[in-house]
Amino acid sequence: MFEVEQNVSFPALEREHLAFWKEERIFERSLEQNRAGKPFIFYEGPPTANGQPHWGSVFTRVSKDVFLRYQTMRGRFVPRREGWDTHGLPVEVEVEKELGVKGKAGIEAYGIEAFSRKCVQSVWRYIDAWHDMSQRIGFWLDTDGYATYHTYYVESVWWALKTLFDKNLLYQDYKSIWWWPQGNTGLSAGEVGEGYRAVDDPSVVVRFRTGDGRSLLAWTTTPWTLPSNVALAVAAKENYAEVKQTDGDVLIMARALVEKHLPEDSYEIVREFVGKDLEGLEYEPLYNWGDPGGKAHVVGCGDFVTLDSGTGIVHIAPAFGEDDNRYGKEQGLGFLQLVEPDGTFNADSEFVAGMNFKAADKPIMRDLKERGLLFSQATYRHDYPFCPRAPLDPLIQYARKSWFIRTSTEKDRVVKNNAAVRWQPEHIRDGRMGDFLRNNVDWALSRERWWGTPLPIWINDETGTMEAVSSTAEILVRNPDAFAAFDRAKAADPDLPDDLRVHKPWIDEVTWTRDGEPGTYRRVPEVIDCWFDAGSMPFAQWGYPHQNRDKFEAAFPADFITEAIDQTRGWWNAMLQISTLLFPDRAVPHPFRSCVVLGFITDAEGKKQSKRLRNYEPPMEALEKYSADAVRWALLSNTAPGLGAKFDGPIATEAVRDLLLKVWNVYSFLATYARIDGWEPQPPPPPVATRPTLDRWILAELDATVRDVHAAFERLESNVAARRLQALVDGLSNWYVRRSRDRFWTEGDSADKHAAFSTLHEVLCDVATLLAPFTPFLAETLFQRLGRGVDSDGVSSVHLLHLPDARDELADDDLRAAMAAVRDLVALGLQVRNVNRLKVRQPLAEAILVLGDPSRVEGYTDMFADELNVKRVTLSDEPAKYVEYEVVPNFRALGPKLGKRMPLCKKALAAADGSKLHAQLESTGTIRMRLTDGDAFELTRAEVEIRLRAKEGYAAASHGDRVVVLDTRVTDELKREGAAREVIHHIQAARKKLDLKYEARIQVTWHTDDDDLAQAVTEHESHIRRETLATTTQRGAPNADNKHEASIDDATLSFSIATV
RNA sequence: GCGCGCGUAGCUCAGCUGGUUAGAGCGUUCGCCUGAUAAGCGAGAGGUCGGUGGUUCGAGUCCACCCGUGCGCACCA
Repeated sequence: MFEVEQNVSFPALEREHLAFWKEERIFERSLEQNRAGKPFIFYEGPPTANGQPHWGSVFTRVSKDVFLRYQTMRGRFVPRREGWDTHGLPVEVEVEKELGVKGKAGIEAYGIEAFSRKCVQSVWRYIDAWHDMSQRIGFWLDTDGYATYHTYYVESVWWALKTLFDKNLLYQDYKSIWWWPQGNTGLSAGEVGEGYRAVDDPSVVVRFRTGDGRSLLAWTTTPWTLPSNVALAVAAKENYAEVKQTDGDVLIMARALVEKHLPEDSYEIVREFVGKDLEGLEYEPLYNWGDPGGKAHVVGCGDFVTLDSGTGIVHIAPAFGEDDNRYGKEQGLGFLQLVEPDGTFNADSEFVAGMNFKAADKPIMRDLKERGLLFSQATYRHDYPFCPRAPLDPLIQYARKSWFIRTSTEKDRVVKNNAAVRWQPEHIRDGRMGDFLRNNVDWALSRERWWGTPLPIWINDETGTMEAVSSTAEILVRNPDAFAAFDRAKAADPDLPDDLRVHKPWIDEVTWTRDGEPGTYRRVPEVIDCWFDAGSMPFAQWGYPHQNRDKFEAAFPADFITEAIDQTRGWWNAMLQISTLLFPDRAVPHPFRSCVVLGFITDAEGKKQSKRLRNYEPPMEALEKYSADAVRWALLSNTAPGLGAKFDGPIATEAVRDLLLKVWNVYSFLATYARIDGWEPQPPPPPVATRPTLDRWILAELDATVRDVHAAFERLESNVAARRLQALVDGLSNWYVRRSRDRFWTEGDSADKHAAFSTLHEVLCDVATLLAPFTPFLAETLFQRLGRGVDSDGVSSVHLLHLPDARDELADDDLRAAMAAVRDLVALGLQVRNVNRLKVRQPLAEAILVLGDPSRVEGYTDMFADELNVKRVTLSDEPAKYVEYEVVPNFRALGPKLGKRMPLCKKALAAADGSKLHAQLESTGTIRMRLTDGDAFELTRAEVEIRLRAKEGYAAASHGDRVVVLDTRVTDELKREGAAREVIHHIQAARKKLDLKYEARIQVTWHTDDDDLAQAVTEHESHIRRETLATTTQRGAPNADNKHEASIDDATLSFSIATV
């Protein structure tokens, strides 16, 4: 107990605690002891484990930890399982890089089974790094978690998909989706959103000749889609014009856009008409590389055509753009797709055959130019999506048969569900999240890839009948030998992971037939968007509903989650969509009730941290350098929900100084004197009511803090709680300990000393407990050394404690207010000394207080006198001598009463003599006055505010209704006393320099040539001895070996110290 | 382009339902204190509360528009 090391190293202490927690299973115990408590359900958003954890991961995990620890210490049972997102593009892309293979052909050549096995391995590669980081920051998490590729998880996801399929919410359609040609797959809106970037694209206006000397002008930024054009669309009700150019050409375009495309005076308008009139007009295709096989090369009307840009005539290629595709279906147009899924032009495409779509822009433009079909060309800068996993690959809109979830028709219910969630900050609910959900389009679910949850739909290859399955068991019912191929492979190679049974390529071997039905059921080739995996986590982590139904029910919905705001379109969206669709009958909100939204961590300049720029310190290094608690405190106390945080070294250093060292110093003070005194806590502590004011004050502050901390957590504002604790620690260190110092070093036993020790001990114990969710390591250090509470197994950890509750017997708001007033007066007094160059060591005869409300500081004048080093404190009985009064309206009280006449009142009060008004108020209790508009007024005490200001000529300072006046006359007697204090100060400094023990006795030999100083020392000899623990003070020649010199005022004192 | 957030001291941020002298920490200058102190304390300097207009007796706070910044959305063919 009460160990104090000379140079405390927080990182070193932290490592000790990590070992202790592990050894004694403190995390597990903290769970076990609350097993009967009310559960607090938390979902861990599964991170993708295929990269090193970064500062964002640290921030998220710390934020989770503080809430979970808090709830645990409130007695809630808070299980927290980790989980890993293991499927999908991120993993595949990583493996592709590793293997050096690219594209569909590359992966197929490498072998799907081998590829899948690589993916499994890759997923676990960084897990150690994540565990190390989590452990080092003190994030407690049950590592016996889930991974999305495990069979039970996949089967759970299958169940979800089958449920949607059976509800007709999962469908296949030929639609335009965002397609990644190099990756051979489509992407969901969420993924696409990640990859937008500003790029320069060609912007061309092309002539479509009608064969009668006229040309329709159409604009596009994707020239490579022009060969696949099958129609042009116009706005039915807008005006169009035929324009004859001076060179004889006749062009058709929207009337309103003519000026934009043609120079003034270079044309004349021949004819005007509405778009509808163009309907049915046929034109010559630019190329004849394929047969659209249907209605084609004709003008139609489309309601999506606007005159915001281009020419008012829109080029339609149903094989690509989403509008184009829908329009093609509506109009019964033909279809021409000259670009293959891999992004290259097909063999029929003459001079661009085999060329990548993007590379074909230029040759096509050149060709059109040569043939006189290129009306104009420019560069167009706009945002365009690229593959988020391969930033050089532009995506294209590409018509493809894909699987969708019908989320758009269920939009209202999802929005309603979301509206019931408690978001912190609140604006996310109707802002970011709400907007995202309201703009929701059907979820493009399928991926034509390999490593993902296989879409569990089998189609009869003759009849086309579809069946969805929800488990391998269901498959085995249909065909007991369904997995024969896998089983043989497993027998041949026992290392084959069992989970590959439900993955490609093995799942594709699964087929069945049905009696009396021709054909074989074969699985569709697609896997699904891995966000669906993540969003299924609330039930799939348990393998629900195939197993663990009870566990699922017990842990649904979550009480609390927290992630960074980028999860709006990611995890939060997926969870809300899936849960709403799957569990329509459950009470909203689900699957989570509250969510704390985090911002991003930036560097010191506020720039986004990026691996490439290396503009941040690696987290693990920072944790070792500053300590995990410092990093945690810096992150937790500086960030409001929803906002980002800047993080750099100095901020962590500040946290060490502001909190860790401050708390540590208080502890070290207590420990030092407890050891000297042999004091030990003896429960129960003395009754609060019997303790001195200062003790009751800090206990009242403690209690107020407890209340505020709980209230802040109630509002999900951990940062507010952190700041409140900071304030308590300040008060403890800068006022309580400072003011109590001598109580700890008086000799012998006294009730006061015992109260001081008990109180400081008690407060530190509670501070340690309250800090435990924020700085678990420091809290543990304090707790252990303060020697409190040992559980039945002899294990003692702050993390097994309950947080203190508010205690009415401690609360004392009057005392808190009084002490605040005293501290304010002290600050004023110090200000007076400061301005008048009177250092605090110099005693002064008197301080005179003039107070608007003297009752408040009654009984505290001794404290004030001591702190200010004055002999006497007087409450002035003739304030008029020292101060002038100013009476100003209390706007809050008078505003509603006076309304428009408020300024008149203000003016009248300012014009009147404040001292007279004050006198009137004192004698009659009201102020009567006349406003400039002639109305008489009566103001009560509560309706005005009285301010005091010291008159000229006094050493005084004022604030509000308080004035402190100091008697600045330093008599010879006072001066000698001050000198004696100087002497004490210098002897103490020497003691410290000599590194003497606090309780060591000394003998002092001193000398000075100055008579006044000598008199001062002699006069105050006994005081000097007492303060410096000197047994003797002797005038004489100081020992030359250990001679100290001090200049006091204009004199010099030399002295030597000998230990006894 | 549309939407959301943010914009308060050199830096990082507080400022509740509008109430009149706008706060804290860091930094800086001066001073002080030290028997917990490689610490701490006080004071000074430093602010058109992004801008303009409006509502109101009163606006950092409410409204409108604008500017800057971050993010989100996305068929700009």
